[in-house]
Amino acid sequence: MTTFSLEKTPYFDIAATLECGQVFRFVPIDGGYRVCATSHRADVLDRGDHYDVICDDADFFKRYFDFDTDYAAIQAGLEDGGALSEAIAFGRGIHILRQDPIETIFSFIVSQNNHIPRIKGIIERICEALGEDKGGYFAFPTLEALASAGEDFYASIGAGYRAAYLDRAAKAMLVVDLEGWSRLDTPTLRAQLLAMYGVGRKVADCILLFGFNRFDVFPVDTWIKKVYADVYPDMPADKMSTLLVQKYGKYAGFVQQWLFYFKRTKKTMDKSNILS
DNA sequence: AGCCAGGAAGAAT
DNA sequence: ATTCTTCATGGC
Repeated sequence: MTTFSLEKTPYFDIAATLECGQVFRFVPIDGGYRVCATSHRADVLDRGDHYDVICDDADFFKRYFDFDTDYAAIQAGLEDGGALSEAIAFGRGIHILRQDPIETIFSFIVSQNNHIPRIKGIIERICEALGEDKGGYFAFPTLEALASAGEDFYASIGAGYRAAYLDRAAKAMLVVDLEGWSRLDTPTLRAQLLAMYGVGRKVADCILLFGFNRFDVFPVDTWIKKVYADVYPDMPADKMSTLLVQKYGKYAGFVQQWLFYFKRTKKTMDKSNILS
């Protein structure tokens, strides 16, 4: 076990970073959050002026939390004085995590047409059944374990109709050269992802954004459709995505994340905040 | 109780 | 090339 600290500024907030929908293997703990990623685990504790990260691999988590991106500069360049500025202000502390590609592929296949609480449960059960017991938590399973589990296993842990998608994706990824994939340009890499059974445009774009850190993407899901319902009425999701990438270019992925987090979180706040 | 969820595949048009 | 239907499951 080692401990390192993360700077606490308006441009990094652990709650916003974890709760914004990009990642599923985390739980709130007293004074912070417990996060699992691949075979590693970290406790991120709020110390007032900074965060302490207590973990098994400091180098892994220093990279994971992405302190190499200048979020302040990106946000400043995107301010529109309107709805986007409001969403940026709300999610100012979000960092786009540098997640493992395989874990991201599986997580977002699970995510399709599914609620976030249930997505978390399905991923957790996959780790418990197939992942290495690290003593207190389970690692995300190896590709070999995922590929030999079988479709019936994924159905048995409640994946529903996505069971076949997960089984076939695992077997397909066994023969993929991930290093080679990471060197492809975004449209070519998207085409590779779309060739997988169960991966459509939206899931592919989430994998590109969260697993390969490509920001020239704009995943369009049900919440983003609601955001743009009045601006682009009845527009198909794929077309909307392409349009928004053209609009926001290499920062499209950040914009998408701020808008998604704002729209999805504000709704729950409105429901619970009865007094106002 | 029913609606809906970070959609995608396959069929119909 | 576009729209329609179907697909399991459970949180709320």
